[in-house]
Amino acid sequence: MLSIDFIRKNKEKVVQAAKNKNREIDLEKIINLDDQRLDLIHRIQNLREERNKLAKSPVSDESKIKGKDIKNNLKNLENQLTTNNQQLNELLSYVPNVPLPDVPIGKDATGNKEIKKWGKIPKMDFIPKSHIELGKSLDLIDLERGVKISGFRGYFLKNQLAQLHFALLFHVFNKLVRKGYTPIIAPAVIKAFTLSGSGQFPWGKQDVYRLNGEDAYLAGTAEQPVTAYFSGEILNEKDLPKKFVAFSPCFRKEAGAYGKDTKGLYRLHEFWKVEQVIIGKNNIEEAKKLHEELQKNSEEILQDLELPYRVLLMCTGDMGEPQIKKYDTETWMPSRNAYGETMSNSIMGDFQTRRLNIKYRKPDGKTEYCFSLNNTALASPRILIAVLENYQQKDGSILIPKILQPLVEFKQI
RNA sequence: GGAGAGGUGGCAGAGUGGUUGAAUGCGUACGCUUGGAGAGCGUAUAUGGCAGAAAUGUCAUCGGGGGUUCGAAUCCCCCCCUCUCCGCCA
Repeated sequence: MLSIDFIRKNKEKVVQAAKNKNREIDLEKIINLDDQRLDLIHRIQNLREERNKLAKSPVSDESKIKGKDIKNNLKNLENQLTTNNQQLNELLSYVPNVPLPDVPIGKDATGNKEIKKWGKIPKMDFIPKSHIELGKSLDLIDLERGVKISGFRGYFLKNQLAQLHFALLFHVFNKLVRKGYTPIIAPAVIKAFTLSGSGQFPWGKQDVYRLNGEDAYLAGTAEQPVTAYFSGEILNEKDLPKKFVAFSPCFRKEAGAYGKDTKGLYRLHEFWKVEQVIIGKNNIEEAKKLHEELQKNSEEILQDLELPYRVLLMCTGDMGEPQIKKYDTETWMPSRNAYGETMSNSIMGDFQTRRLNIKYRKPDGKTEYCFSLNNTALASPRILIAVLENYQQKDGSILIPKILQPLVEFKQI
């Protein structure tokens, strides 16, 4: 959410940003509604002032009649204001955040800029198998029974791969704890306000599982519960930034992606993620530094695993509504003969914290909305695609990344 | 799931219709005091909106929503949450 104040002062920027993000907003309607809102507020405030004065003065028949009159007028105006606010907030909730100047403008994924490549793509003197084939031949992945039990995109991880999955998550979780991030296990059953707060709603409603018609939804990422962790609170500046390494299961309907990535472990309804979340000061320079720190952490994780990757600076058309800058990190996946997204690193500015009402107090006593950032540390099973396929050997076996060998207690599958 | 108790400022805790945006205590900040610290004394200390350059003024908020009333933290209705006991249970 952008503040109406910011929108009024930066009309062109806001309109242009929405356009660059392929979104439509009706700015004129928003301004009109806000004008009406201010007018209503003034009239209501004056009436209430009158009422309060009347209530403090001696009671008489005359004052009672006048009081009744004020009450009726107020009720009418207050109803108008409620309606007005609802309409305005609805429209405001659809206004996307404004990207930073260094973000490339582009319509879609083709506008993204590759800014870094790391690692050597393994040369194989045999025809590499996909993780699906490897999973089947080594009895590591059971997609058939997964679908039988869970439905479309269902899966079982088995045997050594199940262990590897845990080892990866554990390694990454501990790595970030060592870097000073606060470890946190987040709830996956969350309320709607956390989803509106993170910016998942109103845009991505179709991608979220709702439980039984209740105010209970399955989180698509720990970003949602963890960013909302401090909602409604005022933090102390000296305690910022708050850095979390969060673990949670993640659930996504993947509606609208029916034809995409239907095979294997790439796009799933249910997976697990270690996520980095930062709540920091309202300062763009500091946020950029933290953004780079998050990026470095994720790259280190891939370097630990010796997996080749590249980093993209996402263009306006391929970034989410709340984001002002985003890097995607893609890991090499031989079966795709391409890099596949494994991490996504974003600055949101105060877009989420305004929706969630997360502030901090500065030394001068004033309060300000925090900034929020997040980046994937590790998402599994997707990362397993890269591990299995890049580490496969001619004889059909799979080596285990050195750093994980002590955890799984074997060196090869 | 059943029964009971309760939700007031950073915390504790008064307050059952108007002088209460809220006593008192603790905490916190600043000042005085001190060789220094503590104690003591004094002052300040919720959030948000609107108007204003500011000082300031004003409005709203005592879990949330609705109602009664000229006037609601206080009365009525609905909802939510917390705690205790019982039941069930990984």
